[in-house]
Amino acid sequence: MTRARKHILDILTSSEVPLSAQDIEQRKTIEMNSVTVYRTLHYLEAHEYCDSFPLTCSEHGTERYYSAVHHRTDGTCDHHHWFHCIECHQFIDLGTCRIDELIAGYEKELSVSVVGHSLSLTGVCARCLQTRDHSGNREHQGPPQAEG
Amino acid sequence: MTRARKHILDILTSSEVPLSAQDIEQRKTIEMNSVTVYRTLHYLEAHEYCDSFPLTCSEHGTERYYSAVHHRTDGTCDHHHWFHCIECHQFIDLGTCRIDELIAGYEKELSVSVVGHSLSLTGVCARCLQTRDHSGNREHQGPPQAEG
DNA sequence: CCAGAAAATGCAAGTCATTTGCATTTTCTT
DNA sequence: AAGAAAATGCAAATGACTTGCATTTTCTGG
Ligand SMILES: [Mn+2]
Ligand SMILES: [Mn+2]
Ligand SMILES: [Zn+2]
Ligand SMILES: [Zn+2]
Repeated sequence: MTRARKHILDILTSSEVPLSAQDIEQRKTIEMNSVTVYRTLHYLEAHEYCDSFPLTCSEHGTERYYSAVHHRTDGTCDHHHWFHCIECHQFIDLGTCRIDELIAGYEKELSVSVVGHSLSLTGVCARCLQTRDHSGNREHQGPPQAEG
Repeated sequence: MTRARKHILDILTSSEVPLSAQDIEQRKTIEMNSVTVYRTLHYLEAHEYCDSFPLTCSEHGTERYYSAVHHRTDGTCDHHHWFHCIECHQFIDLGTCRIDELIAGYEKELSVSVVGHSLSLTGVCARCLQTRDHSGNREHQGPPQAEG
């Protein structure tokens, strides 16, 4: 693990939401070429330190988002899926993957071996829904404030 | 519906697998600029004639794939999800979406409104698994032949 | 600690799916 | 058929991501 790799893994680990290569460039606090960011993300993903999924949204286009992976004591990976709000562009954690059984079913039905999967939801978050109800559609909000 | 739009919708409707913009360019039989292909796909998706999802694979990189949507009598859309073989790069139909309930659960739990979702599986198809077993990894195969 | 090998990084340039601006053509409305 | 609106073609741009290659950092064994 080089300095750059440790640093990016730290950023991913301490983030509560998936980050794009660009998000990481903004958050990094050591000098690093953007090419290195991409290469580092490939490295981290290949070595199961993180996983990723592609997401398209109106504001950011199609980008790949990365999040650190938690290894359980039995060695398996605890990967999460995400909801993305199409109004405020925040991610909401959907928790640990709940489609393992569904996938096992497909494997059996179709005699295939599933190696990876990508699932993401898009829609309107609770906060944006509320804003909609109250005052007729305001503009984008800032990030939600942590509760006092 | 213009000629171009009808034509592309025909291509999508008669295809058994999702197609990328490039796939469509290859299959089209009338003159049409590739920009028009993209614009037409946007149109068709916005009007619910088709839906799409982004997929990354080693051979084709990240591309968006489109498939015609089947409208049920009650007006709802019967959308499918897909498995993509990382060896022969074929799609396999996973049938009608089976995660509606899961999504409804998330909506309730998180008080969000889910507007769209993307799910795709990757792995090795039955045919490629078999090829692996028999002879130690052959190279890519052609498309599967229709059974006799 | 040190030399050499291997791996990682920076920089510049390239790739490639997709988008955009604008002039022209086609389609729609009256 | 005339004018307006929408669709299309062409050329150029965009933007995420990749690649080649020279340089620097890290690793490994002595
Ligand atoms: Mn999952
Ligand atoms: Mn679905
Ligand atoms: Zn929101
Ligand atoms: Zn296969």
